[in-house]
Parts: sequence; structure tokens; C-alpha cells
Amino acid sequence: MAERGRPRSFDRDNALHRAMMLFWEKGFQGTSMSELTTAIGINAPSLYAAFGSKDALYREAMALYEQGDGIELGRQIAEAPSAKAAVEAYLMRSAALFTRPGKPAGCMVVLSVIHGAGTSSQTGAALRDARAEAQTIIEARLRQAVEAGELPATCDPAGIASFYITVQQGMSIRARDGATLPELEAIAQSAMAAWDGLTQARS
Amino acid sequence: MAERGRPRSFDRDNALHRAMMLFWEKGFQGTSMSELTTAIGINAPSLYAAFGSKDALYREAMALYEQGDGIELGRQIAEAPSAKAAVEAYLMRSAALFTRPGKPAGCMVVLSVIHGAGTSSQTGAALRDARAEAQTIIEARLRQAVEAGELPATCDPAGIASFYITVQQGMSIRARDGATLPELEAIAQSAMAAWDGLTQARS
DNA sequence: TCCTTTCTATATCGATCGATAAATAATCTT
DNA sequence: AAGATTATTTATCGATCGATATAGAAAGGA
Repeated sequence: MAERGRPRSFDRDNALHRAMMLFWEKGFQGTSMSELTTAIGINAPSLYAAFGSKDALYREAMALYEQGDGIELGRQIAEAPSAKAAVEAYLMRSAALFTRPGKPAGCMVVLSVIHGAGTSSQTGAALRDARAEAQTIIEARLRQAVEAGELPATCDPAGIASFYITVQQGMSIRARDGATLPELEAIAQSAMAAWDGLTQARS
Repeated sequence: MAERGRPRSFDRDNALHRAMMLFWEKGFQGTSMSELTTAIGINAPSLYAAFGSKDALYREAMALYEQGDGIELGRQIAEAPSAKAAVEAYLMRSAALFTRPGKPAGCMVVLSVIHGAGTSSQTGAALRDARAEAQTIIEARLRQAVEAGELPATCDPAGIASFYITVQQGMSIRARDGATLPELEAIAQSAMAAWDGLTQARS
């Protein structure tokens, strides 16, 4: 049972990738359907037939981003030999991802706090969930370290995760403002200077 | 030599304040002239006569914001008895400013990294300058502490300032995402845990 | 070879965007 | 009171927004 009807004249994955780059760069409101169709090289009806609406296209673009950089950061955390190494890798890898030549600076999910303005409530909820996921992952890694005896039971995994996620989100802003890779790496290292104080047993 | 012609029927300062609140809340692109005129309670020609253009209005709104919260944070830094107290006050006061009831969450200048998209190049430059100013102020306070012998000459004022500004900018994102005052204060305190490590004499 | 199906190209929809022309109203100057 | 000046109201400008109706083109199935 092969595909029926006239075959699509463009590559859907490639079109989605181009859309992701535009949304990442300019945000939802800042990117027009006209820009999208021009960048992809197709007409509006083809884009609507393939993705449904601008809002749905944005959601797919966000999912594609998460499957790339999001998974990459998650792997850094999972594969690190210790909780401290996981957090450090998370920040250092973020610095690299935020400054790749040829890609928009900063994290698409983080910037969506503002970039996502104008999207539907459905998309807004998806964005909020995506942002909350980083907290969940890092917090889980810290709890695991506590249970393994690597970190004292008195430390606060939620609070520590919250701090490092805040730093990473701040790095997104800095990257958007033109910060270089060395500058972002220095910020990441500065944040790691708080590690011992945050994880040591409290009195 | 009194004012000639028909007097303005609305309060310009009040109109600017309402415009600032809207731009702060929804960004430049996210706020339409229609919303602005409705919120202020005047017609479009009156708004254009008073402020020139949407872009110029945004610039004035940004200046008003800086004269409020910007000056407030600058005073916290200037009046603190030590460099450490200055940075701590900067972060703790930011946490409070970012979560005031009745005001949009986060810092208008920081969020303008993205919110400002769509503004003219002139406005974009003004926004970039405003963002760079925090770095200048904190860095200067740290250099002053070094010269006063309060901090060792081996520490890196630019790097330390960069880190704490990144945390503060991250707090803006978190505030936008619904973080509460206690949560932001905890993040600020976590960042302060890095102080000793960042300022101690290097080997 | 026709029919069904799906996609593409052209043209355009109503709504809204930022901004303004023209006419009227309100104030100061003389 | 008359003229000058400025603000306001009303109506609307051209451009662009996201989205589609329509018709033609390209494939598989019968």
C-alpha cells in the first residue's frame, strides 16, 4: 500500500529544520509565515498542508530542538561519573551549544519564556513543561547522589538544581547578548565554585 | 510664556507609565498600538503626537524603567558597606523587584534581549547599552574593593561581575516562569556560596 | 485509460498592523 | 473678538498578518 496522490515536492524534515532555525533565531511572533515559506522555498498552502498551522509548526520545531540539544544535555548528565561532574558537564556543554557558529545563540526552550509569547495555550503549556524538565532531570541526579552517599543527606537537591538551572538560563541570555564561548565557560566555572558550599553537610 | 494651543487632555507621565507596563509585560512586538491606546484611554493620533512612534515610545518606556528599578539597584550597590554586601544586595533586591505583585515579573531590560526584537537599530543599541551598564557598575564596585584591599589583587572583577550578572539575568527568566520570592532568594543565596571561592587569592 | 487522491500554484480572504489626513475643538496671544 | 496654535476625533491609509478557496498537476489504483 504505497503512498497515493501527488508526492510532496519538498523534504518535510528539511523544511522543519529550517523552520526551527528561524523560530529559534527570531521567536514565534518574530517569524512570519511569509519568511518561513521563503526560507523553505515553498508556497503557503504546502506549508499548511504539511504542518497544519503556524502554532503547530512551532510545536514541531520545538520538539525537534529538544530531540537534538535537549537529549544531548540529558546524556551529559546521565553519563557523568558523579553529580558534580554531571552539573559541570551540563553547564560546560551548554556553553558550547549556546555559541555554535551557524546556529542561533542560546537555548530555544529557555528563550521561549519570552519568544513563545503569542502561541496558543496548548503550546505555552508544552513550553513550560519543557523548561521544567531540566529541573526534574538534575534534581533526580542529585537525589541519586544523596542516596548513593555521594552527597550528604542534608543537602537540598531541589535548591541546588534550581540554582544551576538559573545559571544556565542566564547563560542563554548572555549568549544572545554576544558572550563568547570562553566567557560562558568562565561563568560556568564560577558557578561550580559554589558546589562545595551548596553540598556540604549543614550544621 | 505659557503653553499655546489646546491643552493635552491626558497625563503624559501616566500614559508613559501604562505603556511601560504593557511593553514590560508583553514585549515590543507583543504590544500593539491598539492595546496601548486602549490602555491609556486615548486615540492613536494623540499617542503619536505625544511620543512620535511606537519605537520612540518604547525607548521612553525603557528609560522610565531604568530610572525606577535600575536606579534602585544601583543604589543598593553603592550604599552597601562591602563588595560582598553590594553583590548580595543586588541579587536579593532583584529577587524582590522581580516578584512584586501588580508588576510584570523579571527585569524589563534583561528581557529586552528578546522582547526588544523588532525594534529599530537605534533602540536595539540603547537596549544593549543598558544591559552592559550593570556589568560596568558591579565591576567598578569590585575594583574599588580590590584597591581598598578588601579583596585580593589576584581576583578577577570582570569575571566575578559577569557571573553574578548572569545569575541575575537567569533570575529574570525564572521569575517569568513563575518563581516565587523565596525561590529567587534561595537562588541568590546559592550564588553567594561561590563568593569566597571567587574572591580568595589564587595560587 | 479513467478515477481517485494528494500536492502545488495562484490569487486572495478578513483582520490587524503601525501610522496619518482631514476636520473639529480648545486654549493662548494680540 | 479674531487669529494662531495645538490637541482631539473620526475615518482611513497601504502593508502585512495568518490562513484558504480554487483550480491545475502528478502520482497510484482499477
